[in-house]
Amino acid sequence: MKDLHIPIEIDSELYTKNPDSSELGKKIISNSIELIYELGFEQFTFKKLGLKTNSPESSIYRYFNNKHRLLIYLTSWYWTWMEYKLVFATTNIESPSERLHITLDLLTKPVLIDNDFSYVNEILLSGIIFSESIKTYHTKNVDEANSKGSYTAYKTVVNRVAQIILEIKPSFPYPHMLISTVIEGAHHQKYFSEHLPELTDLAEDRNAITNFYKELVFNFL
Amino acid sequence: MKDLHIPIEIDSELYTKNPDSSELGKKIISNSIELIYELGFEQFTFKKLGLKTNSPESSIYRYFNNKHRLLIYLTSWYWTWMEYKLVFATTNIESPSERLHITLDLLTKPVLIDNDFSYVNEILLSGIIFSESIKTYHTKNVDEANSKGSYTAYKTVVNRVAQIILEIKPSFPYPHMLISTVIEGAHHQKYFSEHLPELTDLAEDRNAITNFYKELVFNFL
DNA sequence: TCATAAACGATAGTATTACTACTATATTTA
DNA sequence: TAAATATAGTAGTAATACTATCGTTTATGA
Repeated sequence: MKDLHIPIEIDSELYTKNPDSSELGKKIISNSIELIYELGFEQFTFKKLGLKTNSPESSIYRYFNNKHRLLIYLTSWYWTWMEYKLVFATTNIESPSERLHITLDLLTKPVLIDNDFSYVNEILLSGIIFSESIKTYHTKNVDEANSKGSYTAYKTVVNRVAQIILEIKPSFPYPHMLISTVIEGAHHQKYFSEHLPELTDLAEDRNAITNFYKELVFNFL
Repeated sequence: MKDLHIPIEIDSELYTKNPDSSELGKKIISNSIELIYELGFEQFTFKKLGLKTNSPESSIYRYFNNKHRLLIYLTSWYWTWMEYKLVFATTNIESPSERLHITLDLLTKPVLIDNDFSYVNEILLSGIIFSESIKTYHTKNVDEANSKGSYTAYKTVVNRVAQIILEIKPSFPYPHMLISTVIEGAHHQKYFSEHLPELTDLAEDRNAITNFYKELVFNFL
């Protein structure tokens, strides 16, 4: 995986102009990741992004109609990339339960290593996903965004993991609920640990969140 | 509970002027609940609220500095009220496991009956909590809001339920994580069921979410 | 009952945000 | 070398999120 260059392709419905097709487009992506990470999504504006990239605001609008679309693009990129990681990390492993362990590690821990195979900083992007990705679907126009495929990459990942769960326990009635609960829960708990620790039980243990969700899942199966 | 009039008191840090102290204040609360329910929090503005209440925007600013503060007020009201409900519903019940069952019912199901003891429509408010309450803490100024006690009522509820869990299994290391996962998870799954059903496993069963989280919890304990 | 404060209405104004439109120029590429 | 394509640059608009000021009514308590 480390030395593999994987081209991440994003559905053309999710941008106005493909940012991967030009220099400015790539600068928009890499700078937006830094800026959203730094400011949070609310404070992030195309004007500020324009200043950072030394390009006028209007040029950015040629790639994305608005900042919400850009966030959807980034999350789609992340989940597409995450699916590759999951496939590579679990391929050739016989035991479904071991595959589930590996998967839960990948899904519940923020990324710490940037594989550096593109203009995307995966560490910062992972941070954005953990703290901002709910904002992609918690919006008035979820349904329209959904019909355009905005959440397809995420659903694909959830579905893939649900299949592993069904391998372990074919009669299990809630595979999708369980895995979406774990993913969203891990994001929440990470956020809580930093801002509202009373809602968690985290000692110094770096892996507490992962351990918690692994126990939760395997106890349920 | 039905005929009991409980005065819900909200910490004075959470408003500029107490909406419970005047007619306009009460109108602001009841109208804002209707309007946020109807429009979603993003589309909701003080200008629109002013039109609905037949009061100028500036009068609303006397009660709340901005719409985010108003949302925090509403969620605090909800969790304070929910705590009363939990206490009344579980008092005098010997078995901690039965108390936990009752509690999980209350926490994972949207409110369907408005007890009508105040100017607050609890059905609509519950809807707002399920779909908008994450926005109270997913913001750049969480830490400042937290220091002002914006999330105290929520934490109190989580803590109360955590105590029930510890009665059942005193050695359980994750009581707060488990209960905050359940509350946020139930909100999410409700939202998913309406907008992104591929992330859930809901048949026609009205109680699927509640059943799922009850099984999840009791399997873990 | 009279002074005073509290509550609210009404109007105006500002900075920022989220765009849209249009023109000019530089660079590919066919 | 003409025509696309890509980007820069400028301007302008409507809505949002406030802030400020002033006048009138209503309540209250000394």
